[in-house]
Amino acid sequence: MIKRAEVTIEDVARASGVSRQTVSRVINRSPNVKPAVRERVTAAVEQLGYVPNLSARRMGGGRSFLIMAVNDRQRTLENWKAGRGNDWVDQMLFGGMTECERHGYHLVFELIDADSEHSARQLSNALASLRPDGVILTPPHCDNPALTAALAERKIPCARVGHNEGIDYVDVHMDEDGAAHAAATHLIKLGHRRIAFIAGAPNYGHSARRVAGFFQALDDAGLGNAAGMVGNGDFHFDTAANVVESMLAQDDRPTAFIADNDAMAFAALHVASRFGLDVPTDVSIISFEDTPGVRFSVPPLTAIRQPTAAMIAMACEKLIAISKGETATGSFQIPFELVTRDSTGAPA
Amino acid sequence: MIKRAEVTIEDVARASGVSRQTVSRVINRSPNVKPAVRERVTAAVEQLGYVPNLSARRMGGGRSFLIMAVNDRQRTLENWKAGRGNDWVDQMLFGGMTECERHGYHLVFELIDADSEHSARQLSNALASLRPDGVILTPPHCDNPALTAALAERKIPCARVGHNEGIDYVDVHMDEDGAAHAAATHLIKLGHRRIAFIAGAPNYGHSARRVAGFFQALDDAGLGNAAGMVGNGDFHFDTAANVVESMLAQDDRPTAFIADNDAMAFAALHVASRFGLDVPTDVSIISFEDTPGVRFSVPPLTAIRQPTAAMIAMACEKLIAISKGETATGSFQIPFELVTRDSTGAPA
DNA sequence: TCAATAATTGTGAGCGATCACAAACGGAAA
DNA sequence: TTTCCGTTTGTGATCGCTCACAATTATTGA
Repeated sequence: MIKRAEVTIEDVARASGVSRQTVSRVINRSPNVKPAVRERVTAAVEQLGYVPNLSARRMGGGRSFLIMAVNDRQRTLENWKAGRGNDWVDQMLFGGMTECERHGYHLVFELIDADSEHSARQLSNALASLRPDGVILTPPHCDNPALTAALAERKIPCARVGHNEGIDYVDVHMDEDGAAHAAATHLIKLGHRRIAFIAGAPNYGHSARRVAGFFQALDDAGLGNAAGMVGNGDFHFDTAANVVESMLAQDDRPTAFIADNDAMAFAALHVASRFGLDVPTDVSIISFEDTPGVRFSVPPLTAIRQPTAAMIAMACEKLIAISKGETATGSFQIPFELVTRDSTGAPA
Repeated sequence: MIKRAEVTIEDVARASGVSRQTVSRVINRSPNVKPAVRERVTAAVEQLGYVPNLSARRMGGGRSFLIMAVNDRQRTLENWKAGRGNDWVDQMLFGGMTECERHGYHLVFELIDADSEHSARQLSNALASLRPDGVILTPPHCDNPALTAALAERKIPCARVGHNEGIDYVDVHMDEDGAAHAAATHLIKLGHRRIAFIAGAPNYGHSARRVAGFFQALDDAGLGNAAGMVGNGDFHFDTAANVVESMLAQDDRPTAFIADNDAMAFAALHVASRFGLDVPTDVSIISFEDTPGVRFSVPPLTAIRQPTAAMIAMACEKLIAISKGETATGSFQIPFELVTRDSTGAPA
């Protein structure tokens, strides 16, 4: 009976007649290995089916080949529990996993609370146990200095998705201002003169930037701030529905809505129909997110497509580069897209 | 300048005046530690903010605190690339992460090819590098003996979600036959006498079981097999649309469709409207899956709700129990639910 | 040709936990 | 009191890899 233990670096070393360190050099693609030796070792690796043990690698002081993606626990669980799904998470996984896989890395997904009382400790614990080579912080964590401090203390590279300063970090973002500007401009060009912006949660930094871009567009069109109004929908259907309702009840009601995410755009759609208003004849709606569901609504929603997967993939790419010793910090912008569907039109 | 290294078990041992092994006993909740000592150590752990290093734990021969969830690469990537999202993955994450978190475990998500030529090697590689304490196999991998063999060889506990034999494994499933039976019975009771089942892919074992349940229902109602027809939609909108189209073109066309997943149900909805048929007046539709999107279709779809998150959570729970030395193999059934919405009604 | 330098390979130590074992302690039975 | 045995604690050795450094070999230039 063979004691079928896993193949180790030592086995490969023995099989190819070199030392374990040389094998290590080969699998880590270090230079200064004779081509002939490299080939011999590679063949042995192949033949024995050797795969390095990540734990051992990490213990030896090397990389862990793990990228940790951190998401907002409350909001994520909330969506799940309500049976709403989490398209954002799904897209993160898409971008993150495919990129990590290309480099032999693994993606570990973590949820941590947004309130900074606990968040720093939760992150610290996760870092201590997992020792990832890099961490991706998504909104609202990307704007939390307690978290970036915890990462800096341990010298773990950090990518902030949805943040755009990027001096010592990898910051990946889309042009939030520009996207809101584009959405508003699209409506203005259609003839709208009274536009509402349904913002998300105040602790999500990008909401503020979008609001800024929104007003900038009004300004650029010579309409002035009075043409715009802002409500806070907290990213929720119900909260947004209330806001939309009170806005539509006004004498000088808006003829168009820009919602900070799809759930709130659906709320606008829903409330408009309750008011007997047709979309887009009476009310136009633009969403910010573009999850698959918006194509199936009636009418399908015009939306700013958030490049979530691409942003996370970029974050992974840069973090992996850094873990290899390259310099890759900076601020990177991923283009957004305005997808025109049937929920926008000229006001009646 | 302090060399801020991570807190190790040795630090805790020193701080509480015991040996590292005793600290290890405390953090692993082993019995035979004097209450006073246990308390002292716990206090030191708390005070120093000690968190065990998973890599070291794994190296020492202990657990890795990692559960690996394996999904079908082709299908998953396909959905992502098409911008369709992956609600199944999202639900897996929901059930898996929340359960793992409760026990201090982490969930690592992996994609492997379904064709068994490569699948076994891909799985072996992932096992060798990650050394998870347990692996969750989802359809179609749950039915692939090459994979279970690879796991057995390494003595890694395995949970098969969507499989129902469970002798040496943890098998978690929903009552597939029963669900299809319930769906068909619902339609029969409404008065349908000609019902079509749009099956998924042949390498997904549950499809076959559903077809069986479907015919059983026809039989139980005394209708005979001729009342039913089966088409293969490969889980895809387009493929299913073709099948539905050819079925609706028949003289003796079905008045109701049961689709093996939501995408195919949407296809049925779509094709019916192209034929000028009203849902549910002319054609009834039942979906199998119940992703959030089905509530927003017009009309909202009646569906069998697949308890994905609950199944994965159960799989995690059992695997974690096994990794603690408990016996937890067996076959576990999670109840399904028939959610009645507006896509089913009496035939005209 | 031979030293000087560069390229390549090998050796010991150590990462932080666990395991297997041994030692010290304690209470009950003789 | 002494012996025995169960409970509690501590001590190496070890897991598989990478680090820092030393040793060897090949290449170059004078």
